[in-house]
Amino acid sequence: MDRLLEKIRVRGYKLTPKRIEMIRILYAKGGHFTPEEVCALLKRRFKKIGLPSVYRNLETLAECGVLVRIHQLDRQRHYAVCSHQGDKHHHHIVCTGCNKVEEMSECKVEAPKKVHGFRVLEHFLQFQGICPDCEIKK
Amino acid sequence: MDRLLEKIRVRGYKLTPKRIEMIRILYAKGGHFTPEEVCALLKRRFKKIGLPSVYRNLETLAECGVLVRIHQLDRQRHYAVCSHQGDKHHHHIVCTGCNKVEEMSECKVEAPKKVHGFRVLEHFLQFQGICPDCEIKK
DNA sequence: CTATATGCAAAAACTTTGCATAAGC
DNA sequence: GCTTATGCAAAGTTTTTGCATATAG
Repeated sequence: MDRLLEKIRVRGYKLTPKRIEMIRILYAKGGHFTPEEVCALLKRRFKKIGLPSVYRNLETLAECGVLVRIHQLDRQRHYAVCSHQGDKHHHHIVCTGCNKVEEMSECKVEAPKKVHGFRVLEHFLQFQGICPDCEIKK
Repeated sequence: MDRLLEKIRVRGYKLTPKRIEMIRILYAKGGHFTPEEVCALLKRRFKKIGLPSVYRNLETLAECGVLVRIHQLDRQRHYAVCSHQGDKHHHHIVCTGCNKVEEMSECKVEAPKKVHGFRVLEHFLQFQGICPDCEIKK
């Protein structure tokens, strides 16, 4: 958690109570959330909190590498905490039952240098699955 | 191309001129396009064509497996033709220069059965790169 | 002929912007 | 004290819905 806060400070962004709480909540819940959901969760602790701040902060924190955007098929944004050590390139697995997000230790994609003549620069990979807790509940 | 149209017929959807033209255009252009862009392209050939139809058809065609959604960082939807033989699981590479999309022959992700205790069900992978044409232009 | 598709208008959903005030460093 | 962050109101974008009419099979 402190490591995450450090990432923000390093970039010259301020450690405001709301930013800290956002991280704390997402970290504690362990899942991915839409701006709307994050805002609702924050309203429990702060009387005054608006969607614009939430949007801005989610974006800022993602830029700092504290959050990641999770791709879902709906039309909303989803963010989860990304607490991976040392900023190593890695991917995430998302539980289709409870939306829990776990970080995978390392990237095992054999990214070819060339595909169909394309020079490959990056890739995005995301896994979906059922987490142990949801497995039991079924 | 005929194979693509067959996929639509099989599911009981109608082969309307606009659907056919949408596929033809995306196929000919070879890239990914937003609903707005598709609509603009269709307007050249059809006087009356509205965004709602385009949205509906893009979704229908994606459901038929004729189009795929391409993930981009902006907030719009992007679709490309997916003409892969036999519906085999595969991934795409997108040119960051011209948005060209190519299908990769087969999926080489070693999808583990279990990750962090999660039972892995699916994965989504997308590559970004520079296509041969854009490589030359630079 | 019947079920699906379409155009258009309108609404809904989601996201961003502007600006005055507040607060972290 | 200076710069970044926030609240609120308002606007901007993107996407969906409803319904009457048109059209593919």
